[in-house]
Amino acid sequence: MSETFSIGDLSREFEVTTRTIRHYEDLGLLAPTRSGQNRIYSARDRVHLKLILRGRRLGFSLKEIGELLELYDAPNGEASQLKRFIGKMRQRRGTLLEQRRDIDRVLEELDALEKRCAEILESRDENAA
Amino acid sequence: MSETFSIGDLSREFEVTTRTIRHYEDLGLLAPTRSGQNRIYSARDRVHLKLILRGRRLGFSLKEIGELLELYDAPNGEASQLKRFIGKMRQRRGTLLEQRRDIDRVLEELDALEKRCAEILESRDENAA
DNA sequence: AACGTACTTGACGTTTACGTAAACGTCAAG
DNA sequence: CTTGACGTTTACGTAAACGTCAAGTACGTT
Repeated sequence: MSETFSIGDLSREFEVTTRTIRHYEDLGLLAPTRSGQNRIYSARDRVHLKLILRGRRLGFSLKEIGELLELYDAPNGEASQLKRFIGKMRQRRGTLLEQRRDIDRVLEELDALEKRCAEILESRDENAA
Repeated sequence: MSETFSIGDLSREFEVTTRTIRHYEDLGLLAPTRSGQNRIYSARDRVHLKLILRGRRLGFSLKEIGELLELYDAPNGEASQLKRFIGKMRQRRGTLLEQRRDIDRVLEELDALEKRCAEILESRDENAA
């Protein structure tokens, strides 16, 4: 067990530059251990990176992603903190559901557009025939 | 018919600054007519703005949104162009579906996190009782 | 010993997406 | 006739998210 990764490993696996990964560390989103000078990433760090990139694809800012990661690692605090966390998560869920509705709308529009295009192409075929 | 809007109207309706709306015009995403100097937005312009903001919520860059709007307005070009458009739309659909999967994953994780939090709270209640 | 490869830390540059301030035009109400 | 609300252009500022060198370290190989 206890697999570890170099920055180059993660860079290749997730197709991001090492600069990007270090940037995330600068912002406190990653905290690899060190072997001498070199960064050593645990499986947990790797999961964090995966979550960061997923969040990025969803349009979250790195700051927001940081908060999400806090949630992810959190269940340690006091009851009051935990309740606040739960509240935040509910909010997140809300925006995510909105976002999914947005996606569905755009998908519908793309379908409609494609049909319009297809019809135009067909009608031209008729004229050409 | 033929309802029109001022920049302030749209600004209030969609809760963005006028600066933002003008910025979109600078980038060619909106093209209102003028009454003297003043911008006059048609219902179609309003729809465009709505689409722009939706795209933004989904994490698209304004440049990408511009391409999407081209698609939206497009069905005018030649057959070859239309086919290219259809190809682009398929790509879009691909990334959107990916994005939806991302969202579902995050939602699942939020559920799991919330359960973990709830369990912790419960176990503490027991100890407190 | 020299070379290649992977890693390190700065530090300045760039792109995107606006914010913000200045300075001015226009029109209706008081 | 001034005040206020709304609009205009121009232009510099800024935060976020990296890109892009430069210069050095630390290895294993040849």
